[in-house]
Amino acid sequence: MAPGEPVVVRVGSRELPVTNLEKVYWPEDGITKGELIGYYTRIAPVLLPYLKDRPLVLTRYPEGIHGPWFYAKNAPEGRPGWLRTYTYVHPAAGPTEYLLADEPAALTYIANLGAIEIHPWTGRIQAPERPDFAIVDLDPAEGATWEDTREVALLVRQVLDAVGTQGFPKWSGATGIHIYCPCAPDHTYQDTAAFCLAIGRLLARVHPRRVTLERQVRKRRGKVYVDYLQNRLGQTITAVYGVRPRPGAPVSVPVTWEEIARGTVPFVTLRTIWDRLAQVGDLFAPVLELRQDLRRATRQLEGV
DNA sequence: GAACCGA
DNA sequence: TCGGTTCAACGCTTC
DNA sequence: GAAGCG
Ligand SMILES: [Mn+2]
Ligand SMILES: [Mn+2]
Repeated sequence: MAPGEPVVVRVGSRELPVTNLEKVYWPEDGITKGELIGYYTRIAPVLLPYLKDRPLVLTRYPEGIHGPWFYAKNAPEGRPGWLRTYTYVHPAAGPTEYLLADEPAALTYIANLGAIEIHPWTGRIQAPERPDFAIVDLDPAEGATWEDTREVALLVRQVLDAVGTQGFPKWSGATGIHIYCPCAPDHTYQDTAAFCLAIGRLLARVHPRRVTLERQVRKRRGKVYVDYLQNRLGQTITAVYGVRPRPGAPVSVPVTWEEIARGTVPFVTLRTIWDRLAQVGDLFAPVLELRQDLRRATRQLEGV
């Protein structure tokens, strides 16, 4: 194929052009844009349920992981007519027309844009201001290790257990862990943020050397930051089964609490995910089913 | 990566 | 026909 | 009020 020459592919009932399939996006690993497109197209049956009806924010790396990148919120002009979008009017910033993904070809299209990361909203278009889950976002600060992060995740789990709430952890694909706590449909971002803040406050009080809520980066040294502010409209956490623009082409995957406890969280990549899925299946399935009362749990946490 | 705009 | 430009943006916190 | 933060 001549470089830059578009190739028309058929995905399901759609036909769309893809470009620069041989372009190397991960030079350390020899992973090409074509492999990225193949990944997102093939993972669609597993990934799409987690994206359905959720406005998407993309991070695009048209020259690979070491090149310049940018966020993309608005759907590109000139896209295929069958792609669905959703316009949300932000109070301050005005309207944004977001991409939606409801079929495999939509993911093929998105990957062809050079989008490595996909960040879905936690709310759906039917009720954009009602998140379906709280996400406890654990960000290890400089000087904090993976062991520290694991340890704090297990502390979060203890707290969740104490208030009868289930959380489902995933490896971020980089250094952190995201713990998804599904909630009932009447919850607001206020509710989910308050829930994560209550967990963070409790842990920072009991384990001040390990856990911090400090917003200033340089004051977090050696600790794990509980980033409760991710639980707001428009904030972005990389999708489950989404690829990261880092060496190895890691994928953010669900993990078990046991793997976190034993220190056996696997480094899963766009190439190794298929074995992982064959072994453990989709560990995140309950995230879309469970409806928990996080307001009650928050009151319980604040009462401690 | 691709559309848009002005030269 | 080309090259340059654009591609997000908000509420909360601390100073 | 401005800057830092994700
Ligand atoms: Mn994080
Ligand atoms: Mn974060």
